[in-house]
Amino acid sequence: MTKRGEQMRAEILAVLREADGAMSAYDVLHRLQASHPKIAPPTVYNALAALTKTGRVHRVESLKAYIACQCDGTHKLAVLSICDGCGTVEERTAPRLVENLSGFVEETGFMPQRHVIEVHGLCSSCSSNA
Amino acid sequence: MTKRGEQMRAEILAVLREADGAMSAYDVLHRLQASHPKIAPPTVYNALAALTKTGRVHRVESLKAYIACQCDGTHKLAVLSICDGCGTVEERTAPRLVENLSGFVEETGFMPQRHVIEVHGLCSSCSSNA
DNA sequence: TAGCATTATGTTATAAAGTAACACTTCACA
DNA sequence: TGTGAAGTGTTACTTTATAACATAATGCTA
Repeated sequence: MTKRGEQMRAEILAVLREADGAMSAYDVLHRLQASHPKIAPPTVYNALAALTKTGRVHRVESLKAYIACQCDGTHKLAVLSICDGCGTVEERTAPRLVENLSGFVEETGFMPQRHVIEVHGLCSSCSSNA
Repeated sequence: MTKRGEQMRAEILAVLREADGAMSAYDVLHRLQASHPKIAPPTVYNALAALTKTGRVHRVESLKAYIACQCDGTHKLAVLSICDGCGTVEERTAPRLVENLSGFVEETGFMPQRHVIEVHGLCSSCSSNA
């Protein structure tokens, strides 16, 4: 956790926050290469891993992409709505839903640790424009 | 939908059914190369895409891997429990849960079309052996 | 505060996952 | 049987991700 590392993480977080939708790790990489020409993939992946671990970034599994956390902290209870029209990703917390899901998988003796809940479809503006 | 194509899909489905856990597309590819030395990635990906479309196979997004459908037909309502210990993936249907999830995202005007619900953790035997 | 162990970070090189673009088959129907 | 639409396979390539090692920062001990 050196200054250098934290700075990189902050920059990546800023890039993700400015983005409209989710960005692939390589989108982030190319964006950063404008200011840091010599940056390499593992630097980005390391930073994304650290940011993900602390909940500041989420990986959108079904898009192989990343977004800045929009809910700040309660990231374990997040539901992602992914618009296949415009690519925006909305994050909302749903404690009750996640509880129900945990209860459901626990019925078979399973011990839940991490939830991936992603819904693909069309956001309100894309579905009304269709 | 020629005989050749259907045969390939059947073979891949059989390979996935024999597997203990999920297999990556390349696991499947290497497995098939034993009997079909000249097979290439797109053949596998094409077949997996067709099998996925008809619900006979699911992609496990958070593992970048594939499993044979264990529930047969009602695949749109599936919840996957993924054991990070032994790698097994259990599929169960949860219509109520998916309904609640749909209702939740619809609150913001979102039109859900595809649900990805994956829970990582430890299966009963791995958590008791821990 | 010098020396060293420990851990985090960065780099090179490469592996794994996925797909575009085009060629080839197959089948339906004239 | 010829023709074209649809599906399938192949070559070549892009995108995504990581192993393995080199380097740098931090903190502990004396």
